[in-house]
Amino acid sequence: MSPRTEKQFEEIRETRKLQIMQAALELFAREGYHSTSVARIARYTRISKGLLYNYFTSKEDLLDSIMALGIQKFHHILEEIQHELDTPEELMMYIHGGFEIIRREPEFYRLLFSVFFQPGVMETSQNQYRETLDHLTHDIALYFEGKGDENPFEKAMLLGNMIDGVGLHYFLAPETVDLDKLEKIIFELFK
Amino acid sequence: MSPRTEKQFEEIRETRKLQIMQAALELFAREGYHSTSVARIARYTRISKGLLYNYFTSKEDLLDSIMALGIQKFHHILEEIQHELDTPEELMMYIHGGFEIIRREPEFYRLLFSVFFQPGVMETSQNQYRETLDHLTHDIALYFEGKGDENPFEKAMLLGNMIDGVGLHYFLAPETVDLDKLEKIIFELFK
Amino acid sequence: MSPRTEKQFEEIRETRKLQIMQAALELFAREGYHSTSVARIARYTRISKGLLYNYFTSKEDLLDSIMALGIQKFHHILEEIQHELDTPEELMMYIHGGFEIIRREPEFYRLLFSVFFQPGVMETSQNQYRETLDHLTHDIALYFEGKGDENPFEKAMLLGNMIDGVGLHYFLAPETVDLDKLEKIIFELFK
Amino acid sequence: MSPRTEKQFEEIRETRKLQIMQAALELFAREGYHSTSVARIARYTRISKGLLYNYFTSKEDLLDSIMALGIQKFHHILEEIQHELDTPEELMMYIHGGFEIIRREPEFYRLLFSVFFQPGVMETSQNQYRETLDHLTHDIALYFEGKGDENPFEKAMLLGNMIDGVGLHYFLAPETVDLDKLEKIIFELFK
DNA sequence: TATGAATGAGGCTTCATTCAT
DNA sequence: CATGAATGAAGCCTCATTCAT
Repeated sequence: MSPRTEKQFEEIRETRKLQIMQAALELFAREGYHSTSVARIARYTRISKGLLYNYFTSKEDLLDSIMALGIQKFHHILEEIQHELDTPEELMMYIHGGFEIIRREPEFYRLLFSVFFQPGVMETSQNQYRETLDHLTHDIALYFEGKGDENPFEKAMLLGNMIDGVGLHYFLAPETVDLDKLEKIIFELFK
Repeated sequence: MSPRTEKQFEEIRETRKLQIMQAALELFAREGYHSTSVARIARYTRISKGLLYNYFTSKEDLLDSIMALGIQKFHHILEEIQHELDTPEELMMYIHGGFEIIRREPEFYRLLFSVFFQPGVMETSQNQYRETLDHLTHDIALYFEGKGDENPFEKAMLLGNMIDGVGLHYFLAPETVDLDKLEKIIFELFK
Repeated sequence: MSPRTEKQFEEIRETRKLQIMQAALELFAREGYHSTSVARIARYTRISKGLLYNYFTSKEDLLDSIMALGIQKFHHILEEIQHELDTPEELMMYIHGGFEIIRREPEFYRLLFSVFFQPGVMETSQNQYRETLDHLTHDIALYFEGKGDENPFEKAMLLGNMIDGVGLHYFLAPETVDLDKLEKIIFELFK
Repeated sequence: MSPRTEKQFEEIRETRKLQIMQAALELFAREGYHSTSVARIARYTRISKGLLYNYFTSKEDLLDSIMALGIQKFHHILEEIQHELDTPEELMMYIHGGFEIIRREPEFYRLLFSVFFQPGVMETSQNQYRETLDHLTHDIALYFEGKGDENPFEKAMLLGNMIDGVGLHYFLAPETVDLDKLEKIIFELFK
């Protein structure tokens, strides 16, 4: 029973933090940010309110942290498929990436939308997200330009918009949306 | 001096009701439903909090009323373009209808999204809206079927999703979105 | 169509006033004083709130008026049976009087109790009622004194208390109380 | 320094809960349920409004808790005198029990009456209390039956009614009521 | 580190009363 | 005489946050 090293403590902290964020994400997505009380999150995580404030300075800080982490994951998914974007096959990978986010992190995605429509909250995260998207749009625009498309930038935007639109409807009524099929059709539409 | 007639009362009520709804729509869209207090709405309308409850039984009733009115307007716009959907030109009219809603009732549209991501609120209006959309999607699917498309229903859904996606980004950053241009490109994509 | 005389107006006013009081008594008794809004009373009487305030200066004034009228009726019933109180038959009349109040004006009686337990309200009426009761008790005490009872005053009080006790339970659960039978038994107990 | 144990928390909770209930009982009895605001209770207990809701889910829950506790005490008093009810001496004990409640828990008793005349409030507690009373009445009826009384049930009811009647007047004007004396006279009347 | 009692500002709602018409 | 729109104070309740232990 040697005393725990600093590093071990740090790890415990990190784990706790993630636990809380995961619980909060679930609740925020399911019940909405404003309708989820800090007490509820603490209870759901089986810790005390006090302890929660040990990890996050405020409810909004908790939200920010969740969003930041979500955007990180978002980046990871994009990086997995990051390489030249010249051939239709590579475009397909991009589209697939977008759908993967919907598939893998539905709660985060839902929260993202919900938060984007609550102005005043979370402007930092919003900007981060938008920046990421802008880069992506730019890359895709280059692809369309290479193909000789007349409006490459608008095409790229529309592709992004469409994926978001699909995500939006997917979260409102998942049972009516066949992601795999839509993914293919979108590719046919834009390739 | 002489007492007000029933009709006068009716007019006062109607005017006030619309005033309140307009103010609330603006605030809800701008700041979010939960972040907008009844006190704020009353102040913004320059009436007392009490009076608001003379017209709406609760804050949620106010939201419902706004949504119901919005959906009505939505119907009106659709009816304006209601006719056979056989030729590409007619499809263009439909797409134009979708964009018109974004253009003419941006606040309502924004509130619609925001409310759709606030679970627990407003399930009635959500269903009303979804029904309207389902009809529309069905009509458009028939068009694609007529054209011999392999996945007419999915195509129709995607068209709807895309317009919503455009709307979504339009409300997040209007200055970066050229609605007219996008409208045309979408038409080219789907015609 | 001669113009109405002052007296006619007075009568109309009086009728209206009684209408309102009757409605309010009913509602107060059924739902409680605090739980009955002025708006409700007005609606129930089919007049406007404004008009109600034309007849009563406040909600409490309305309550006072009701109580005063009730106490008047109370007096009338007592006067009907007012005469010497020497023989058991005459005592029986007194007891009967008490029960008649319960039978004829149940709502008033119920309101009376309810109001007596809301201190701070209606002290005037309370005092009026208590005075009336004191007189009554005194008269009855004389009867018991004449019979040579050792504690005539206490006996008189107890008789009064018992009738109130019966009334109290009668209003809580009328179906379990057989007023006629109890009346007779009480008489046997005290004669 | 060291965190509080579960037991300490439990004690704090229990103490506070009773404090609040005691304060509320006093105020409810003195001023009436509706006329006593939650703010007033909190101020009187020297705690914040918020804390009160840490212990009771609503104002009505607070009332319910008070009534439940009162009825418990009521039971205790009855249990103290619980034994066969055959001889007049034993009847006397019962009557004494009734008076003890008036003497020991005057506020609860007063609140009980006041609440019984506030329709819509507290129907659960009312039923609990009524059940208790019904049992009691039944026991006493058996006594009168044993004595060969013609109307044993009515006699028992009247005895109960009378005690309530005394209680009622006692709370309206305590200084005019000599409980000890009345207790004896009632016994003479019913033995 | 961990607890949950405690606070207080602010939210939604009701309602007696006034007043222009 | 009659109406009901309008007010504003007050009521109940929630909840993010702090703090003693």
